Amino acid sequence: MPELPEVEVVRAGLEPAVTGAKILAVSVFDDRALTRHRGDAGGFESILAGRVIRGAARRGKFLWLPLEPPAGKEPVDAVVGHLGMSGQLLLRPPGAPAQRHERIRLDIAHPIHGEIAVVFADQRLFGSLAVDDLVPTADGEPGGSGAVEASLPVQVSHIARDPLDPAFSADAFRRALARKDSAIKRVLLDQTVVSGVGNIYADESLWASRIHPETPSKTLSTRTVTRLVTEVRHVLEKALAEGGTSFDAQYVNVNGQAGYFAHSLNAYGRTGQACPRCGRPIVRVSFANRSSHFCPRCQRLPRPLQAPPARRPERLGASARPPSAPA
DNA sequence: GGAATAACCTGGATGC
DNA sequence: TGCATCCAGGTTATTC
Repeated sequence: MPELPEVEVVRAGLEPAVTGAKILAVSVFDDRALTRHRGDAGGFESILAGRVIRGAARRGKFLWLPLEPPAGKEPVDAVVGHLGMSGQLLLRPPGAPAQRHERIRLDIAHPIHGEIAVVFADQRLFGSLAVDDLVPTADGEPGGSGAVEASLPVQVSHIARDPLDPAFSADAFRRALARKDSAIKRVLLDQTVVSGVGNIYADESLWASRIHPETPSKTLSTRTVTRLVTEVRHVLEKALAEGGTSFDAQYVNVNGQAGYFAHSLNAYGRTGQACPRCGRPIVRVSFANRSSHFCPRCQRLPRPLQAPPARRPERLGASARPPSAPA
């Protein structure tokens, strides 16, 4: 499922194909893919037709395509996309037959690459596209990866910077953790604290940092938080280098190819398998409406908190599988 | 105001 | 074989 590395792979794939391209036509096949758009499908289509795309930017799991303003000034709006759990943005030849679960198609003309179809397909409809206004960033830095201007869409403005963003502040992250009276896993998934980390990379980062997912974030020492930041970055960079995590066809790059990071997972989806570090079986517990995978030996709760075993004992078998078992 | 929880959604896997 | 149920999880609205 698309987290930061997967979205960055998509952004990097889109950037050369859409920058400078003119939108010739927009087709909305399912307006449920416009849940974040203020307005209807007809409005979405009419706003975009004839506009020129200025680039491709990303913050956390959101990506956006700033649009050239009619008067040639600073961009004031953008096409914003979120892939949700199963969304895909694909580059297809013009006139290509409809993709399965295709919801929206942008037909564009690039000055070098010619005509291309940008297809938004989404099986579960958690993702969406929208046209949104751009607002200045709070710190005056570029809005995110790939962004040139110090602006970002309104609906992305409440999202914190991600750990791979050059303007990410480890100190601000440390202060936020110290304020939160909540489990570190829950805080890592809070996009207003740090963006881009989802369930897979939260589990992997906590495993690498030897931190129990239910450790209260405000009890973590400065040294431990520094280690966590390092491991989060390392996990995200490694996943990015391997093209992201694909368990099945639910995440692919713009050319429809899967990533390989599923082969490098140490904790997520490895219930019952030996911890690569100590050999103890990885356990899975239900936590914060999600599944949490960790090593009970390497990742222990601080002493005062150690007590009852995992809330919901793991049922090996049906529920032990990840969405689709990694190969 | 902060934290926790439920709902949204689809399709594959599982159980009966 | 067919139907019902569970499960995956990012975001947001609602509740506590």
